[in-house]
Amino acid sequence: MALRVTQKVIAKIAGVSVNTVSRALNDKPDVNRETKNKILELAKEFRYTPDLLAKGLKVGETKSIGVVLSDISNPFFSGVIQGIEGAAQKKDYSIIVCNSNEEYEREEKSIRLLIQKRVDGVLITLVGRKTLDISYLKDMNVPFVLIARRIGIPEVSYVVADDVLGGFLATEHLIKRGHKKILYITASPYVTTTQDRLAGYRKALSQYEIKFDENLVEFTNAKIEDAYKLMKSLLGRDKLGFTAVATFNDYLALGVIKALYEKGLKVPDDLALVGYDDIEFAALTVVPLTTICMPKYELGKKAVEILLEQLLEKSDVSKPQHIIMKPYLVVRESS
Amino acid sequence: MALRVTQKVIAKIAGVSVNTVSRALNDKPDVNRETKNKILELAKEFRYTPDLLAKGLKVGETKSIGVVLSDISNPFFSGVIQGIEGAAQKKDYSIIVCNSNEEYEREEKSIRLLIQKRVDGVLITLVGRKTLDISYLKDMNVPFVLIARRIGIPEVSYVVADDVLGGFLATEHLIKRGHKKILYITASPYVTTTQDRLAGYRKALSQYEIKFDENLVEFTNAKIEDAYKLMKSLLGRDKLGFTAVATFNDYLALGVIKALYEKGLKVPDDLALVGYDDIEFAALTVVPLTTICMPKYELGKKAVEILLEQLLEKSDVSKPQHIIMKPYLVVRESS
DNA sequence: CTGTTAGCGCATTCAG
DNA sequence: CTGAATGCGCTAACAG
Repeated sequence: MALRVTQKVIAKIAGVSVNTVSRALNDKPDVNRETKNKILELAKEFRYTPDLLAKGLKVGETKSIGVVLSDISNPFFSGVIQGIEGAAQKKDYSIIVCNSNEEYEREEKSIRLLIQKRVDGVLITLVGRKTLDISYLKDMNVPFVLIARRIGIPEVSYVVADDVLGGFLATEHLIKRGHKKILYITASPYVTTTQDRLAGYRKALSQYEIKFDENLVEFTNAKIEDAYKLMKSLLGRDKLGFTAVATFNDYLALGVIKALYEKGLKVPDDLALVGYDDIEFAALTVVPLTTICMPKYELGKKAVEILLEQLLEKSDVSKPQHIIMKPYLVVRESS
Repeated sequence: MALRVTQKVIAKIAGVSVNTVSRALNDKPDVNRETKNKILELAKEFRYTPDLLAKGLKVGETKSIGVVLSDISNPFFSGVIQGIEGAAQKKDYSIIVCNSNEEYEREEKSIRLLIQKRVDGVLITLVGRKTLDISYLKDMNVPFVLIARRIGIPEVSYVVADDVLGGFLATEHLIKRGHKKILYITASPYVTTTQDRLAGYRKALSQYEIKFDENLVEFTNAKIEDAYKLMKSLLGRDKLGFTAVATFNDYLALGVIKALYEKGLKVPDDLALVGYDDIEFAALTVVPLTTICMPKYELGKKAVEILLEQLLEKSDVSKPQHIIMKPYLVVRESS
């Protein structure tokens, strides 16, 4: 057990009541200059530090926000976390981080735990599939905002990027480079990011009057290894005849590169490639990656700001905020 | 405010006292089968969920552990976090993550805040320079364990990797490749990781009877850009004549590569290179990186295990644990 | 200006 | 087997 100095201790030494100590410490009015100074001094001497647990119980706020991320190890989310942590710390909030690992069960469990810990609000990148946990958050009246991935429920705040635009930009770039048969490797179909980026892909095709071919769309997990295996098997039976590849994220693009180089194929000469996210390493891979830059840090930062806004407005009828940030194309050497 | 169902509510409906509810819910003895079932049912129906804040205040434990990391954005620490989160979640602990950003002030502030939030224990990768905050943790009797970086204070538990060995392996590898003039680019001299790796470098030199030349050691920040700039200026005035470079981490190695490629120099032909950490991307850079593999995930996991051990042992005289993990060489193409 | 009282939600004595 | 009383540390309403 920690050795904590409480207000009671200070009160006893100062010969005043606990209440007075509390008031002095919290800079409330109606407390004598001298007694206040005395208390402040004692507090410093004994290194008094408030028990935020007790305070939280009393006041009804913990100054903590819960963060449920779908994949901690992905550098995209590292960027998001960084944005969240920075913005939160600036406002004296701390963050409780949970990793759902793209599993709904863990997401739900995390949310329940966070509510039990009485976080003031929650930030989530949804796994998708089910949204029972979101309803639970609403029922419990815990403010929350979605990050990166939207959802079909009204009155829910979110901070996302325009993924249709991103998918469009990536595809259009390849089209302008002269490609017509473009393989699109995407991930879990349960989240809006994949859906929207795919929609952007189709939009670009249609705008440039290229017929959509569903055989050119491949689903896989969002890990390097998965794209690597997929690409390897695809290269085995290359009757599809694609000349370019667009991927759901940079991870997948890296897997593609790996598979290609093993076969002795070069990017962009043998196959043009564009990734998504613009993680820090995209510029430093075997062949620097052309990709779509996502405002990772800003996404996290903005989400915190909106959440805190909702917390401060006492009005329960705060209308939901929908922030949509713009991604942009970063041309490097892979296409 | 959240709409929470408390024991009081359940008690009223069930027509029993709060106490009985508490006992039933916590599976304590001395409570009638029927009343217990009734209470359990009501709890489920009204989705009762315990208030961990109140419980924590009463019981004296929050089931939360604080984590203070020196650089969230670095993939090395992402790996560590992942290990921490996984191990913690498994034991029903949650983690409050703080980023000190290699600044002592933020580290200290974070620790103070964590103590106020009454975390059960703390995990830290020290920034170095000062250790007042560590003393504070000891004074407050809050269990903690250091990760990755040691410290010169006795009775402190830590989980680190053998950095002398790692530095040695990296250097020896280059020596065996025929290099005698090896540039060593390192980082903040305030932490044991840099000190030890440098010691390993010197140890390898001396073992292979190569004279240590302090002009071949360069200090910089541990970011890609810093190594890039440093290398660029070094290449401008290359009277040092080194034929190989070892770096403090993979980030720095990437910066080196970037500078070299801009000058039209090739790795490993013009300059051999070995990094450190084996971050996920080390295998996928312009030239796949030879590096030292650090057990990132295991470091975090083990640290949690030790911390939890200390928490469970009620004995205040738990002796400090010193875990030293073995890094190993991963040979790829950069040397 | 200050002390008393009360209560946040829970678990733990101690009586009955 | 169960209820009443107590207190974790803190703040807020109300008296004085």
